[in-house]
Amino acid sequence: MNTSLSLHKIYNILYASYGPQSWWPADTPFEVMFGAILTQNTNWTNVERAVAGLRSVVSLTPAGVLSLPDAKLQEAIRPSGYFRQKAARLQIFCRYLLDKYDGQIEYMKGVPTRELRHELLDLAGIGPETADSILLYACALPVFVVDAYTVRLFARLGLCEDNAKYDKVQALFMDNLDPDVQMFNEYHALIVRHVKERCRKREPKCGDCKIRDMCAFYLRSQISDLR
DNA sequence: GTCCAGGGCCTAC
DNA sequence: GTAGGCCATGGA
Repeated sequence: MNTSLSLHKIYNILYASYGPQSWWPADTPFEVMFGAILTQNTNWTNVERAVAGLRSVVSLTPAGVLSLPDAKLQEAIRPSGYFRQKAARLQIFCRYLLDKYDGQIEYMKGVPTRELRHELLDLAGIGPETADSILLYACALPVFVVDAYTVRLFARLGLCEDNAKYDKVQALFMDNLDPDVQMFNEYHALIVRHVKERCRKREPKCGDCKIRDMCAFYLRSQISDLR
């Protein structure tokens, strides 16, 4: 089968179905970065509460976050869950931004993407998805973001294993698509939109369930003629 | 009451 | 190298 053609076709179907998603939902690159940490394994609604809580006590900048005592920071982001861990992760990340780049995102973008990604992954609490979300949505670098939704959908489409590793799934996209920041941005957001609305975690047993149809059978039927 | 959410880290085997 | 436990809140 032609993987590249299938990936393009799926993107076109999702885009035609949902339209542009205008991600990341944040006002500034710093807010994107903080949100990327706060959203780890957490419902986005709770992340919004945490961001609002943080904004209510301090400016959403590295210096602002670091100006808060531990307890105040934890309390501000409490609704996002894992608040002790995430407070520490935010502090480590903000300290890195200030020490290494003087808090200037433009300076970060001068570093080769691969090198920058390794730097982020070396920080405690920044794994591949969080790092790539920061690179794509805050730094506008052409890095494809993979998450649990991506694996759920593309495993059901037969394009990856259901227990596929992060780097392997990312390579599926980056080896078969042009490095287009805007398209990578929309593609990931569209996957999240589609899976949230259509793909339950546990697939229904019945073969004619509409949710399952939209999740896998429908998309599969749309691309079958291309394989 | 149970499941789930835009992960990551640590430990045990 | 990988399965399992842990971190925590809030909505469906």
